[in-house]
Amino acid sequence: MTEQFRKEIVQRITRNLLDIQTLRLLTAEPMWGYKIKKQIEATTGVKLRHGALYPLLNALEQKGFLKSQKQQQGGRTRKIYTITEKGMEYIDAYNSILKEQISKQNIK
Amino acid sequence: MTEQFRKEIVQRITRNLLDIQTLRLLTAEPMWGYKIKKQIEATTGVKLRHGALYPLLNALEQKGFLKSQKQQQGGRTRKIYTITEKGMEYIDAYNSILKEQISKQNIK
DNA sequence: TGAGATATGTCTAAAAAGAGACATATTGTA
DNA sequence: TACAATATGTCTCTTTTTAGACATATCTCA
Repeated sequence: MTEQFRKEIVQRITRNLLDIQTLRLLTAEPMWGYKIKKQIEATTGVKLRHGALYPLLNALEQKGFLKSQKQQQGGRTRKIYTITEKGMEYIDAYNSILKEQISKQNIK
Repeated sequence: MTEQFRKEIVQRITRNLLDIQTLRLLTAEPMWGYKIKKQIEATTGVKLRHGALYPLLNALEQKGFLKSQKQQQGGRTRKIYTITEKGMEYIDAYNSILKEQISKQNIK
């Protein structure tokens, strides 16, 4: 019965936390959009539209959470994203507030 | 600096998890809409529009996560909501999938 | 050479979510 | 008695999000 909800819930969590997940991934190492997409798809099992991801990356950069630099590899261009100090503060804030909110309710 | 993000993040979490929070509240005891509203506002500190909550309660009932019964108290009518077995399965599924997704990334 | 994967980007139409008003009635308190 | 709080409900306009196409180019492997 729980399995009935599974797909729906995983999709929901992935959507709600896409920016957070992206920032988290980038705390491990700088990465380009396509790799971020593949990584998230691999860990969550949810297909991610690149038409959603690229605009998100732009938005995160505009907010100052990410910075990017273009990398040439032969004729292939990659836009490498690095998380900023502000970006790290955001995920830290998100994590602690989430924990705080959850502990106010009593969840096992 | 973290404080800068606080309001935005709390609001975001409250919105994303409004249905889950509502279901959780109702695992403690049956409750009517207005009380749910006040409880959530008290624990989160975020104002909740009743124009958002009442339609949500209807939707949760239609999905079979809640059932309701009207209670008369003098001239005052309250619609008491009780969580169903299916509703409990949903929050259990949500909780375990969230934990699972979080542990796939490595978060302290 | 052709197909599939890698790589990035935009745009539009449709769907969903949001704010906030309109609407009404009771209860408690100053 | 008047005001604030309790209580429930709908509706519309606006904003945001989403799906999915349009667009282009390279790289790898059969």
